[in-house]
Amino acid sequence: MSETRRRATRQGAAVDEALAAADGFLTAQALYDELRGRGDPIGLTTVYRHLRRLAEDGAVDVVTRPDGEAAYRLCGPASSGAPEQHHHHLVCRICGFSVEIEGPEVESWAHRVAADAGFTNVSHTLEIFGECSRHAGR
Amino acid sequence: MSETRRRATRQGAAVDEALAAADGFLTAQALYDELRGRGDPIGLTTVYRHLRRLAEDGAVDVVTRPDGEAAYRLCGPASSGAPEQHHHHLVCRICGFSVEIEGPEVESWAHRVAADAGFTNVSHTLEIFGECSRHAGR
DNA sequence: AGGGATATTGACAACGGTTGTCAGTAGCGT
DNA sequence: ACGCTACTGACAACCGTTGTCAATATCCCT
Repeated sequence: MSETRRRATRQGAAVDEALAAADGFLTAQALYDELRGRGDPIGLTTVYRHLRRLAEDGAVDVVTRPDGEAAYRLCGPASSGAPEQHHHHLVCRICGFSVEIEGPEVESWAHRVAADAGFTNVSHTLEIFGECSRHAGR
Repeated sequence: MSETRRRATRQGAAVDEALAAADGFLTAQALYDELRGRGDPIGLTTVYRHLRRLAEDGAVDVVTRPDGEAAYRLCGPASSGAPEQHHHHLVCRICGFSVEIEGPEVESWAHRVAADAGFTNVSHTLEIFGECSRHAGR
C-alpha cells in the first residue's frame, strides 16, 4: 500500500544525465569515474543504488559482460513509459557501443526447445559481443 | 616448446569422478561439498584449478548462471577427443539437470545480425534456464 | 628401488564487483 | 520554517574466484 515517495536529488539527476550522454553500455565503475571526472561528487554506493533501481524499474538495460561485470544503458531511444518489449544486445567489447536486436525467431526457438524438453518457467540470456566498425583493424 | 608434463593425482581423479557421476551442472562449491561429503578431502583452490584447466581443455562446459556463478559439466556424453562443436545449454535452475542444444539457425542469425551492424570478431552467450519436468508442480 | 626435479596441493590472503550498515544530510509536504 | 523520512556515502562485509608459497606427491631417470 504505502508507496514511499521518490525524491529528486543531485546525484540521481547526475546518474540519469551521464547515462543519457553515454552512447553505449557503461559499468557502474565507469559511470562513477565519469561523474567524478566531470567534478560531480558522488559515492560509488549511490551509483549502484541508482543503477539497481533503474534496472528494476526497467529504465535501463543490463548486460552481463563475459567477465561477469554488469553494464548499463538507458532503455530504448525514448524511455517513454511503455515497458519495452523483450530484446537483446549486440555490444562492442571495446567501447561499449551497442545495438538493440530483436529476434522473434530466436525467442520462439528458445521456448520451443525448452518446451520440447519438458521445461517450464523458462527464461534465457543472450548477448552478442564483438568489435564495432570503429575498431575494425584492431 | 617445453610442454610441461601432467601428473595424475588423487584429487584430479576425484574431480573427474564427481563430474562424471553428476547428471547436470555443478558449481565449484557444490563439487567441493560433494567430494568432502563422500570423505574425499580436497581443497577448494584445487577444485577451482581442476575445473579451470578442464574448461580450458574443452573437457567441460561452463555456463554462467543468472546470479553470476559458474557451473560445470563434463562435455558431451563421450568426451572422446573430438573438440566438441559449438553448442548451448538448457539448464534446470533447480537441480542443474541440463540438455545440450544446438541451434544452427541461431548461430547463423547471431553472426548475420552482428555482421550487418559492422561488428567483427563476434562471440555470443546463450543459455536457457527453466525448471525441468521433475519439478513441474513447483 | 632410490633420488632428484618439479607439478600439484591447500590454507590463507587478496581481489573485484556488489550489497549491507547506519549516522549524517537534504528533499519535500505542511 | 519545521519535521519527517528518503537519500547519501564512507566503510565493512560478502561471495565467487584467483594469487601466493611452503609443503608434498608424482614421475622420470639411473
